[in-house]
Amino acid sequence: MPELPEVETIARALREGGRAAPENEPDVPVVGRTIESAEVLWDRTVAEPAPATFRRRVAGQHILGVGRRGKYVVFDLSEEHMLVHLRMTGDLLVERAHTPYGAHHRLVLHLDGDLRLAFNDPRKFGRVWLLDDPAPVLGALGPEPLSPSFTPDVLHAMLLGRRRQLKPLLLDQAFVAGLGNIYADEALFRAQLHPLTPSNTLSEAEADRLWKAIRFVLQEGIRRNGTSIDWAYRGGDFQNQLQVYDRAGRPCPRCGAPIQRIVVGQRGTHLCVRCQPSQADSDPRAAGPDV
DNA sequence: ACGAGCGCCTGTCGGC
DNA sequence: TGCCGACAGGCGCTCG
Repeated sequence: MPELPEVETIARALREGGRAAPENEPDVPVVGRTIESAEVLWDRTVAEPAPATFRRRVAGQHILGVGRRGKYVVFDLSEEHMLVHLRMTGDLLVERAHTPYGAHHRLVLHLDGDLRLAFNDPRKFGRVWLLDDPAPVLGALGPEPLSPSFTPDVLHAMLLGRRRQLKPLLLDQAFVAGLGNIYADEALFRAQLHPLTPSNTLSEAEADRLWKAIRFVLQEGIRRNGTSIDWAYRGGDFQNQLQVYDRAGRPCPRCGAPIQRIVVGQRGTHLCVRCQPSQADSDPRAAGPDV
């Protein structure tokens, strides 16, 4: 489910309230509340420490703030930090006490004021850490793409320093933090770059287009509260702005050619082969043996 | 350094 | 209708 815009939307709602939610869910922030106790319903959800230790240590801590780094939700607690990675299907829900648990609740934090913070995750890929120092987990992440220090020149230098296909490189969280399959495809389309283009071949102008495209899709995704597809994530609106993702066979909004679906690095990848020509297409000398 | 393959899980959808 | 495979917003691991 969640990429940077969805995680940002969730973190803001937990911090400030205001996330669109079903009527029976309270629209209140969790910042300022106290964690009275914790229930671990699927042991592997808690990556660190052991579940029993997690329950004991988290109880009694106050929630001082909620932020985001890459695709992690970062809770600043009174004694340490709690990190949540939602992976494919995770979600964080504020609920009233005494309401029934969802079928996929994996971790429930009981808060003061008759509230709960529930981690719901059908596919059980999501993970939660309770750490004194979050650096061992967050330190491996690349730069925040929306930070002022992430400039077109910085991106160009980063691209030239690697020899990787653009799509897998954009999905590599150690390269840049927060892009996932949807926003990577949308960014490459808007930059008119083929997903298999070797990163070290990009011109300054191409890197500049990619930078603008990444910033645009992420900012627009946040502005529209994320992308809601299927049952997983709710309240977002960016799905109506998608140009290529999950649109195989439909006309390219730019040129009308049918959108193609290929597989790159085991991920479904959507592109317009006319608007995003590969090197082989633009340079006949690279098209293979000319027999 | 890079890419491919697989595992982790559950749910949905399309084809037969 | 039921079954079966393909697929899904992510990422860590091993292996060449």
